[in-house]
Amino acid sequence: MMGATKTEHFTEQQNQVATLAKALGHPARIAIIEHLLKVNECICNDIVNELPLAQATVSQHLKELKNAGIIKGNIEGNSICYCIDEKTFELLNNYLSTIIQSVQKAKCC
Amino acid sequence: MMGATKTEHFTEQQNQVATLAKALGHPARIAIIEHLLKVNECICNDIVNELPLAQATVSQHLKELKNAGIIKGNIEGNSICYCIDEKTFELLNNYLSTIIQSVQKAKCC
DNA sequence: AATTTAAATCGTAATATTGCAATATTAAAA
DNA sequence: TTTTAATATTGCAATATTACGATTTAAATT
Repeated sequence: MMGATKTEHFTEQQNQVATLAKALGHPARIAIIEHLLKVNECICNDIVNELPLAQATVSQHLKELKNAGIIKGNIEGNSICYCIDEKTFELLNNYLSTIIQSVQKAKCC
Repeated sequence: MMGATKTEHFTEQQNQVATLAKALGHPARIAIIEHLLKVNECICNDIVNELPLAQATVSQHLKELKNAGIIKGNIEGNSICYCIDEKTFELLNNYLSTIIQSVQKAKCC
């Protein structure tokens, strides 16, 4: 195992934050989040029509966001209703806010 | 060009946010940020001693954080002093805060 | 029952990331 | 000036990600 991330050497929190950040680390996934915000109640095939990506690709991106806990999906008939999971988002935001506060007090070289 | 991210289809802001998130999307880089916070004034070989990674690997992670604008490095003799760039961090935090506010108002399916 | 619609999964090619040993670079120290 | 110290770069192997066509799954519609 050479090119794999050595997650076992880092704390659970470090891995958690990294996982969340990584899930947001693609413009398509940011665009998905922004679309979900815009339409409020979440549609799914909409995202495929909105983005310049194939259905399979969008589905894959949704899966990653879901795995990270950033969005949730509810089955509604033959379609799936996706929406943002506030709790997870807040977690990341709180973490970053804490860092910001520490940084602002710090002197830099 | 098949497996490459189609950045040209997304807005500048979407790409910017994604780039920042991506840079934070590895536990080693989160650990580096946390160490920089702890020691305030930044040392560099310290990070190599702190993390369970080879010098070359740490150097690479530092480069990525620097490229994303998350940290800056100042030459000081034969060593380089790294520290967090507050401005960039704030950018990401502000973006996420805006999203949080929208989400909290939203009803979910 | 056959068709349509929505979404996931599979297979695969292209590309990117991770990690490290070895080497290079550069400045301080001896 | 040789040695040491700090860091970057190169080259490479292992692994992960991105993207998409084709296929599958499952529910709704005809």
